[in-house]
Amino acid sequence: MLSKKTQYAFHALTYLAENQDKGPVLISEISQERQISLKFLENILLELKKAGVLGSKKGKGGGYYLIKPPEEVKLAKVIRMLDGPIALLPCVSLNYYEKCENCQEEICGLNRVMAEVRDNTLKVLESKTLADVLRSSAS
Amino acid sequence: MLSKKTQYAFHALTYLAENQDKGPVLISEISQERQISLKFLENILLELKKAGVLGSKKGKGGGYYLIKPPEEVKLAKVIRMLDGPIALLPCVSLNYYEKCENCQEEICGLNRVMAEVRDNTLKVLESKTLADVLRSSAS
DNA sequence: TTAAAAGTCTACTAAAATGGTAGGGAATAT
DNA sequence: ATATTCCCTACCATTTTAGTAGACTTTTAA
Repeated sequence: MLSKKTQYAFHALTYLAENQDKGPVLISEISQERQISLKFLENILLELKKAGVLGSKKGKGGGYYLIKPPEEVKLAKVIRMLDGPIALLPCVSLNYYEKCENCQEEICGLNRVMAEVRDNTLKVLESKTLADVLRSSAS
Repeated sequence: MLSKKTQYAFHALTYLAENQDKGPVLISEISQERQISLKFLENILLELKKAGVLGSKKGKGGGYYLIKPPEEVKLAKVIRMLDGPIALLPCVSLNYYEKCENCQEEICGLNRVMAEVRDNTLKVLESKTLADVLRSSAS
């Protein structure tokens, strides 16, 4: 399951995407509109900034804003930034690979199946972007 | 990511599947062969028994054994038993559904995408079984 | 009928992750 | 200069994870 942190990040990102025209948006505004603890949200937005997804401006008229168009922000990237690996096992993770201690990957059947799961998951998360998740895009 | 518990469960289950002919297998044997803490493994096997996947026999000559052929033990079931939901959001979980507090599902774009992820994941985990994961089945 | 062998059960614990809070500091606009 | 806003470090409570301890029950077989 996605952590609250990641869920909140998506809420914040969609809010920013839906209000791109307004320029920088206050953390406090996002916090109120999307019902997220202010201080927790501060941390999250900062992480997103450091990861290169958001920009910010200090002082009056400041706030956070998307640095790229929503179509270029892949869901997989957001999840990895905040929650880490998407794969179900360390030994099939593309971005956070770790060797299994007690299985040889070449003959490990679980490995093969979990790699298949990973591919099926990424098929969606690497192709869908913030733009696919906006409220206004409801079908 | 799958918890250690679930990973160990798969190790134990495959060991049992590969040694079905031997009758009941000792916890201690599985523990040694697959390098899993004995007491921790006890808990896991007990859960698997309560969930109807394993049978057990006490006393000399006792141990644990598969109650169904490996082909009938779906990977999704094992994961759900020990780790809970497979979906990335509570509001798209088939077996552990919970309503989102701050989103309306009909118009929530994230909801739609995560349901798609879930379906892609389950396509594998509901069709693959223990039999697909055995060492001897390596291609 | 007793002892050994095995699983069963309850309870506990340490460490890590999660979700969140506090408060001051730094940059910026007016 | 000062109010505004994000930035940063540190902390905290709760839950989850991974594992351990030890007594108890059931079964087998001498």
